[in-house]
Amino acid sequence: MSKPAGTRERLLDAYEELLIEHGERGATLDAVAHRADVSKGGLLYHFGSKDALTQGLVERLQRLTDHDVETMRQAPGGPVDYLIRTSINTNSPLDGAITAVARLAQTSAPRVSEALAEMRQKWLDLILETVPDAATARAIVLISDGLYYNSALLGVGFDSGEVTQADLDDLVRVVRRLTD
Amino acid sequence: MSKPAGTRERLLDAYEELLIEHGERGATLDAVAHRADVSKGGLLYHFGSKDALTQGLVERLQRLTDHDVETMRQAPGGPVDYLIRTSINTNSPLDGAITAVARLAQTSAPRVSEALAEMRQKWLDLILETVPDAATARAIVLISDGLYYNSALLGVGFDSGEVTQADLDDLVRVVRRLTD
DNA sequence: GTCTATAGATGGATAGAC
DNA sequence: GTCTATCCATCTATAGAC
Repeated sequence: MSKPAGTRERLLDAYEELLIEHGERGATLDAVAHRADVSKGGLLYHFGSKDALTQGLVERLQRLTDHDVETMRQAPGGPVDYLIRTSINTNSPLDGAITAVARLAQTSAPRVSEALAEMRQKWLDLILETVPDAATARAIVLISDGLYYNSALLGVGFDSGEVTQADLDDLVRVVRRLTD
Repeated sequence: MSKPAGTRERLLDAYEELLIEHGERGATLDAVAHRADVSKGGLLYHFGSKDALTQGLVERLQRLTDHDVETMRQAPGGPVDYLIRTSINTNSPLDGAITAVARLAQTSAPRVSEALAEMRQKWLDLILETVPDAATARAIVLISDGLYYNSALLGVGFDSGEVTQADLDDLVRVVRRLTD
């Protein structure tokens, strides 16, 4: 919390960016160290193995998720509105962490998939406070999932272009038909 | 179409399975050849490079998608119902191809992401024939996306268990509120 | 059409100097 | 806390026998 950036955080940033830009395969220790302007030896001083680096990223995701859920709980338009509107990749720290971790969720490490599942569950729990009908709440979170995956994982919006603010307005209106 | 399985198809099956089970990193040429009971040299006779192998899988996905869209068009309960109910990973050939290709969509090759986007677009086009309101149609396809990604990519259903038939029934009811 | 052998590059990780 | 040097495994791809 004291130093300007901290090598540790810079390494996590680099790992995250490389995962997003080039996928799991491109996020090698060499590449991460190079992007963070550290040697491989330097990297391995902070994170003793690639697994440890991944673990560091998962913990970052959990931290950011908890913060996001608090923001969502107090959102002016309510949690549903907030969830839908923030399900587009806006290059926020949380978006970056989600995208990066999602790309790791496919190798094997169950711990990683679990972290994403926990994140989803926290959102669903909060939506259920506003929308008591479970099936409706699930449908809403599924729409959020769909937006997120298309945007963050495939880099694809609605038709093939970007998702505009007007698109989101339309979508929020549709969702409101479910909750009213 | 003549031979019992054909080495080519067996190689694509092996590649697909390894991608699903172990992600991009585990799907090496060695592993694919071994699972298909062929030597690496044998593999590279049929597919001259790893890119060619990936291309083969993408073409399989396109073939299966076209077939699925035809089935969906003639589905008894209508396309919307069919789309939602088949958005769960049922280990069908199409599900396998989607899951495998989705795991490749993150490395870089834009061709791969495009194939997934095209698939989505074909579904959306068909839904639009039944549900003229674009925003509603999009919301429906997003729910399908959400189901699919959670199920196929994360191996996660609703809460953390499987998605049951009753869950799907509930969800179809919610979606019908949008279309009626 | 399928095999073995091998080249050449790159991966994660360790050892030890500074 | 950071670096260089190095080890060993594994990756894609090629060459050439059968």
